[in-house]
Amino acid sequence: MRAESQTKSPAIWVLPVPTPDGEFAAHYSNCGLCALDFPARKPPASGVKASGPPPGPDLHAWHQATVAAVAAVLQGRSPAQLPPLDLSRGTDFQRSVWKSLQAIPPGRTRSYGEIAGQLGRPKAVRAVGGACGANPIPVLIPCHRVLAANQRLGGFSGGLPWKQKLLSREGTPLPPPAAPRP
DNA sequence: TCAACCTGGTAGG
DNA sequence: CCTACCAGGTTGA
Repeated sequence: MRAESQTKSPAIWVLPVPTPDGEFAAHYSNCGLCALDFPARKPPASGVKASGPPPGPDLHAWHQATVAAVAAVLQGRSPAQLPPLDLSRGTDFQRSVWKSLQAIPPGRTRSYGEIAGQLGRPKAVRAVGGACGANPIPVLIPCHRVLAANQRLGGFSGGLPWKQKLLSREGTPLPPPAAPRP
C-alpha cells in the first residue's frame, strides 16, 4: 500500500445537516469537518459523495456532533461539543483568526480591529476581514460575531441576512435602524 | 507584482 | 447622518 494520489484528491464526504432553517452541507476530509455550506436553493448533495480512500474513524460520530452543534448555534446556544475541525487548508494567519473567533461566546461580539489587535497586528484589520470571509466553517466558527466598528454589521460572505439571523438568535442587540445602512 | 477584501479613521458637507 | 478618500495586512493569481 502506498499513497496513490492524495496530492490533489483530498477525498471529501458531503453529508446533509437538516435544520429548521434549511439543509446545510457538511464536508469531511479524513481529518474532520473541513467545510460547512449554508442551505442552498438546490442542494446537489442530498447524500454521500464518497470518492477514494476510507473516511476517518467515525464519520458518523463526527457528523452527529456537527448536526448537534449547528442546531445549538441556530438556537443561540454554545455547542456542547464540536467535531474535529480540519483547517489545514488555511494559512497560519487565517487559522489564528479563526481560533480567536471560536473564543467569542454567543451574545457577544468583537470588531475586526479587536481581533487584529488581539493577534498583535492592530493594522491588519482588513486582513482579518479577509480571513473571516475565507472561513470554511461558518456558524461553528462564529465569524458572524465580528462586527465593524460603530457596531455596524459589516459584511458576510454567506449573505448578510444570515448574519442578522444568527446574531438575533443569540440575543445580540443589532444596530438600530438609524445606524445601519450598508 | 497586483488587485481584491466581511475595515478604520479622518475630512467635509 | 452621509459620501469620499487614504492607510493598511494578507492572500491568491
